[in-house]
Amino acid sequence: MVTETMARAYEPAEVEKRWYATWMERGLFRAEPTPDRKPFCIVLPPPNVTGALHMGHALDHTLQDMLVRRKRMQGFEALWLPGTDHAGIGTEVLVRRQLAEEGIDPQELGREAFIERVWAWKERYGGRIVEQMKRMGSSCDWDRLRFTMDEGLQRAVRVAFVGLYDDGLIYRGERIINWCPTDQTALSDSEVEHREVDGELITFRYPLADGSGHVDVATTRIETMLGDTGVAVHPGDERYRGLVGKAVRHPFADQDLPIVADQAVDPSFGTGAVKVTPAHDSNDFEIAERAGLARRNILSADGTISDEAPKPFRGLDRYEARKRVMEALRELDLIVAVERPYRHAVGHCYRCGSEVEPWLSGKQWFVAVERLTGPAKQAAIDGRVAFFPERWLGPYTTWLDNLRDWNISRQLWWGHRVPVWYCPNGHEFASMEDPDACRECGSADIEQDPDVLDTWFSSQLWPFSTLGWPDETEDLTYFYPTSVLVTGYEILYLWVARMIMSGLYLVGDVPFRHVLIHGLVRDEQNRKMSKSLGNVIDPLDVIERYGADALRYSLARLATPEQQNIPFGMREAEAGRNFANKIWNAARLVLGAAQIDGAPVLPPEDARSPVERWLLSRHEACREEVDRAIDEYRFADAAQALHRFLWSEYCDWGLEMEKPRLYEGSPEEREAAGSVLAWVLERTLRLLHPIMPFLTEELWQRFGIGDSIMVSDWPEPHPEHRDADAESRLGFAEDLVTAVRSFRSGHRLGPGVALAVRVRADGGQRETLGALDEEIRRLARLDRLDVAEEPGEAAGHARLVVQGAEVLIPLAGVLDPAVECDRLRERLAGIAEQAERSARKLDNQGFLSKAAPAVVDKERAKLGALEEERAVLEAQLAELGC
RNA sequence: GGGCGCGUAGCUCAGCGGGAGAGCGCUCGCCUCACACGCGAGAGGCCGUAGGUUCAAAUCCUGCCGCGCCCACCA
Repeated sequence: MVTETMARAYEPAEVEKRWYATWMERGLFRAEPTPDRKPFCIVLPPPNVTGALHMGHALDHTLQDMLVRRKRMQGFEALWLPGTDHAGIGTEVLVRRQLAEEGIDPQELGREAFIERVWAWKERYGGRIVEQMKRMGSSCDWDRLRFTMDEGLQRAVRVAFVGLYDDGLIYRGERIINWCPTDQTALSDSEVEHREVDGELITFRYPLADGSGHVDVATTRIETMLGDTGVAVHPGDERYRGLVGKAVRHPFADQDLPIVADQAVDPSFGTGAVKVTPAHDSNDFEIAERAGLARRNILSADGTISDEAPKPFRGLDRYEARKRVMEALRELDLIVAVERPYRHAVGHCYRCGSEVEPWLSGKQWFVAVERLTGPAKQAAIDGRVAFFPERWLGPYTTWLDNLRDWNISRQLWWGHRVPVWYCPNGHEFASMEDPDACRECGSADIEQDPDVLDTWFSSQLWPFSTLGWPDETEDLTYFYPTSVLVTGYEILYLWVARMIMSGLYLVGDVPFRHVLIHGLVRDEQNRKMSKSLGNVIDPLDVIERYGADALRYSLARLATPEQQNIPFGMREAEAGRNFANKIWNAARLVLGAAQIDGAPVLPPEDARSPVERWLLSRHEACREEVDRAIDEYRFADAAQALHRFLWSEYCDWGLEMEKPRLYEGSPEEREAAGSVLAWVLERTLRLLHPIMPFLTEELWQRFGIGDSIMVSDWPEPHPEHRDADAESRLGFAEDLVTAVRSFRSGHRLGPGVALAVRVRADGGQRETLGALDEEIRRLARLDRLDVAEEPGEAAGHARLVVQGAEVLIPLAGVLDPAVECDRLRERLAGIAEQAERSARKLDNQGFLSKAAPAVVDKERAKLGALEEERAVLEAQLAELGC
């Protein structure tokens, strides 16, 4: 029999390798449009090609695979479409760093050679994360693996760009953008992280040009005063009424700065006068536009002071300039006040963490968003896209409402190049194909825009570009809109919102029906996992130590919907490993004891023991809960339901109570017990498969039912198995066993000490005890279990009350009366407290008249039971005389 | 400055109107014929705080305190 080969402990490594290879070979991950089946589709949020798998991915994969595997079993044509992202800045920076180590200057290397280097890098390291994702057990259709820079996506990007350009939704403009001096590129607003820092607010003085006085202004970036071209006040501000139209004198430049009036100035802040630095502040830029002030760009791309600034400061690093400007102003006695520390938010690059400069960088490309945000908002309000948890809807719509035009040009080499060409005659045009000549004048002397597009410009097309868009492919028609997008909240705006906008505009429908937003994986102490903290857990380490199923189970178990943090430690994975082993051993028992030959068939109802009926009932309850939980994306509840059922119910009570029938019963009893245990186990394996695919496949194979549990049917409902009678009988048996065990433990009686028990019980209970005599005696370790309608002689016995039944255990010399007295007194104290509370409630007229009758009845019954137990225990206490 | 989430057992979290729960950790006893990656029994909680609604509040409402997050062009 197969079970002879089953090891004492589950060993995941070999099983995982073998089954993943088999699934791939058999093409079980593949999905194709199939008209008579309903589609289910998830696109994988593409990780950075050169990245490595981290716990965040592990969580993503666990949840997505759970959804896909279940839908596949439910008969959907389930497609999980994987891919990777070229991650513009991130990858470019890596390759530049590598070149620097080799002493190569990218400029000398040239653009084309550089890009070749990146592709080489991608070929070399790009596949690694895919191999790592496979270790998770993810059932992606790898034949469809896509890359945001592959040919199809290149075309999708071109079509999207040209379409938006022709519709006037993409334009080129000059305005303040976010500039990262380290990566030397522009960033979109979403790529800037605002962090609170302790800076200083410096108030300094501009003397009036005519010498008649002065104006005080404040700033946190004193070096920007080098680029000031004016001073602004609120038009209604009395204090400055006479000054508008005059000018102040710049202390370091031979220049007068006009004083202008502008609504944007808040007269209640600081002195009410604002220095205007048009090239380094978007607000000031607009004021300058309105007032016709000059722009002076005092910063170079690398963050040093440019030649437009007064001479003494040129070439200085921006932080050095900050100090020097401060010193210079102080020498001139122009510093009025310094507030320090001054806490305020400063933008940082989301890639490298450098402080971002608002900067006038020359012309940049923008997506005009006003025609895109409305439909995207409406789709979410209508529920065409639904967020889980729903509370993300609010932040999403607010974000859309406040969205400004999206800067999509990046001064990088790695990425989708802006498909716009210029000719010497001043013509500009966007083109799907690389053109040979100017579309307007035919000049062959054309040049392509040097910039590349924001990585997120291609990412936003992901749900449809991967399905063949812009072509109306069968895939697109069948799988689009996709079913659910699973991701962390950190890219809700960066990515999710943009997919919705572009999907609606370009394809005409939402990209996905559901957006499932989960928390971020943290360490055990709920800290962010980071290399500098040294608390990073590598999913591959977890897989090697405990197995992929253990990792998946532990993540699923932790993934509660409302949480924004998911604290993970090796302990969690260890618990998963233990669970896997528990199931392995339960299967070892069942497969060894039952005659397994194909799909288990349940015995007729009248051949089922109370334990078997109870097991079927509990199993059905578990199935219901798992279904409901996964449908509502409550992964933790699904995992917990399976754990509770398998461990506490199936193993601890079910298997233990079935052993007498299974091992010592008549052939019919053995057959019935084996069949029920096998039937329930086999179905539970299927319910568990989405969470723990490898273990369940390995065990399920031993039933010899079909090719793979992956493509077996999802367990169908059996509401007729719910059995209140069996549940109440087993509830009584469990309570009785537990009471005796507890008594034994309290008296320090080892398992070897024989106990004989007499129970006075009502009719139903007597029937249960009769039917489960052997089972109860086995679990409670009793040699005798006598059952009677009348208590008989109670003297000399310890008394336990279990659901109204009186349990008598002879004290005869074995037991320490002092211990018994302690036990009784403790219990009586508990009873007294509960009874008092209960009596008080029942004395309350309001309770009796207003509470639901069922609640009142329940309270009465409770009090009655407590009083009965009290009487029994008090009698024993009196008898013992303590 | 706006918005959101969270404060329940030592830790991480479920519960969200009528008997305080789980996993891990801890204590005690067990190598009981699937499993010591195990079995059994326990200890441990004025459910952040003050008020309100209700016959009844961990659960609903309000204030406060404490954490955390997101958004924001107040110099």
